[in-house]
Amino acid sequence: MENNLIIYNTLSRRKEKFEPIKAPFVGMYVCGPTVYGDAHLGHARPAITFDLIFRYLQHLGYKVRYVRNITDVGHLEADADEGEDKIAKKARLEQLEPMEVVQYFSDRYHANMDQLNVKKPSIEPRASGHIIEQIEMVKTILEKGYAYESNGSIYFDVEKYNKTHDYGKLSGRVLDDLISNTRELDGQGEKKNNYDFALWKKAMPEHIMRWPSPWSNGFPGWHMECSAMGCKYLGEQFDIHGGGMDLLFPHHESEIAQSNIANGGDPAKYWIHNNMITINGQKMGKSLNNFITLNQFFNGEHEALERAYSPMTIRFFILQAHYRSTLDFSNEALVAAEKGLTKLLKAVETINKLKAGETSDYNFAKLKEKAYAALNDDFNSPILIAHLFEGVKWINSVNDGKASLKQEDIDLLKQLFNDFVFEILGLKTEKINSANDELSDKLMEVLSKIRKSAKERRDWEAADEIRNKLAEQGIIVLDEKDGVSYKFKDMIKKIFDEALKNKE
RNA sequence: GGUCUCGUGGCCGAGUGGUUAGGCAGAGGUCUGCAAAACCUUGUACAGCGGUUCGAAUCCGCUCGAGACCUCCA
Repeated sequence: MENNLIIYNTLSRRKEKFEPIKAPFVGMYVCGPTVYGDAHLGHARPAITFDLIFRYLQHLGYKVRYVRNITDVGHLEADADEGEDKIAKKARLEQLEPMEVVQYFSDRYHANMDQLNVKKPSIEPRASGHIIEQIEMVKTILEKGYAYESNGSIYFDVEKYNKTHDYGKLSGRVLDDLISNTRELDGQGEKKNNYDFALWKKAMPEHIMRWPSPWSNGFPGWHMECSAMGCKYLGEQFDIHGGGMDLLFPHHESEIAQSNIANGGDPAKYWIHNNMITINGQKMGKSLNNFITLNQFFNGEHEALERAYSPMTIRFFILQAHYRSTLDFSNEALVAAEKGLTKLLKAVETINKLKAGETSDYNFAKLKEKAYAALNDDFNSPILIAHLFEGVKWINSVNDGKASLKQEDIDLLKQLFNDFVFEILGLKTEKINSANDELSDKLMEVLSKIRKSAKERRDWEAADEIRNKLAEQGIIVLDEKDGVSYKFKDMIKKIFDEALKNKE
């Protein structure tokens, strides 16, 4: 399959031509969320980044199998006590079965993804459903002599691995540097070297989530799940492995090590990492406790938020920055994104109203080329959006009668915007007028008519009274060039509240 | 402390040896009974100091500042 797609590969630290292992098939694995809390803005970044990649690869004609896991086991608590599993901890605190916690937050995560118009991955495996595969992989690594048992736990022998392989090739680390820099963790005493990582952990008595294994009752280590599930669904080597930059080390580095021993090679050809979202210049994250959940964005209920922002505003905000740059959150930036998005979507609607002329003042074939070139250069969505705004300018000019386009160019334009705005960027028009509210539409129609005739009589008092009284009810009337429209104040919050109510 | 990244106009954010990024805000205008909205026009920025070059915001060095990873993290 022909393409000019260039991808920045973290592994080589340079942009490389994208050549799938087995075109037209593409396998892509992305590290998904650990479901012990609501998704926050940071979670939206990889979801949207890889959604864009998923959509674009499909648009190019690839048959993509996109695997994004749900982590519901195996992540240890760093601080304090005994290295308790995050989900188990949450379950204990809330007096719930761990799987209840997992189910609850998975559902909420999926609801958020739908709101953000993130396509479902092809497969969404859970770590807890793949304990057997993980145990098998640990066995293989043991058999090959690159892991050792210690007090019921199995650790990966990093030092031995590093003699024949390069532990640090992805993250750019040197093993010698790691020796002096690894912090003391639970179970450190069981390891040969403190940079060795666990493949299987024996469960302490207080652990509720545990499975039998040849070595102990316990649970798989931090990095096993992605290796095991990636291999199961995408094969020993697949095309793209993605995730947040914060997963580079030790998570992805260790995945590479495990796979090299178990399968004799790197798991993925291209490694793609999205950067972080910052708040006041600092990473937004659970550990820093400075995160804002997606639900909070949608209902505006967070002290850092001046008001609510719609899911598409969040999506557009994220797409306006390149995925490898940090992106700083602020109310001002979100308002800017919201307005820009409105302008773009409004222009898309305007295309349908354009009247064809005899000649064309603009060559949209060129714009199309530029749009593809932008995405082909490591999925540069901000550049793509800038080009689209060039198109917006022309759409408006033609609509104002200041420029002319032939019908074929209008058709091309329509196709172009449909492909890039909706299909690839995954944006959609959010209903501003209340969904399912036929009655208010009818009432508004009546009021609009009365107001219109008042205006025709030049009875400004009556016309203004209608407008003002409606404004008191939170309904904003707008006299537009070709008619009247109305919208609700706090519409985003209203839609969100309604959606929640319907779910319950 | 180690490894690495970044520093762009009021804000967000691309780009990168010589050509307009784009969006938002601001200013001016068009439209309009008024208001709002919408649309059009408008900005000449690249932390500081040196160096390389015909030419650097873009390459190199230093200084200052910010951040990430080294521990679960998107």
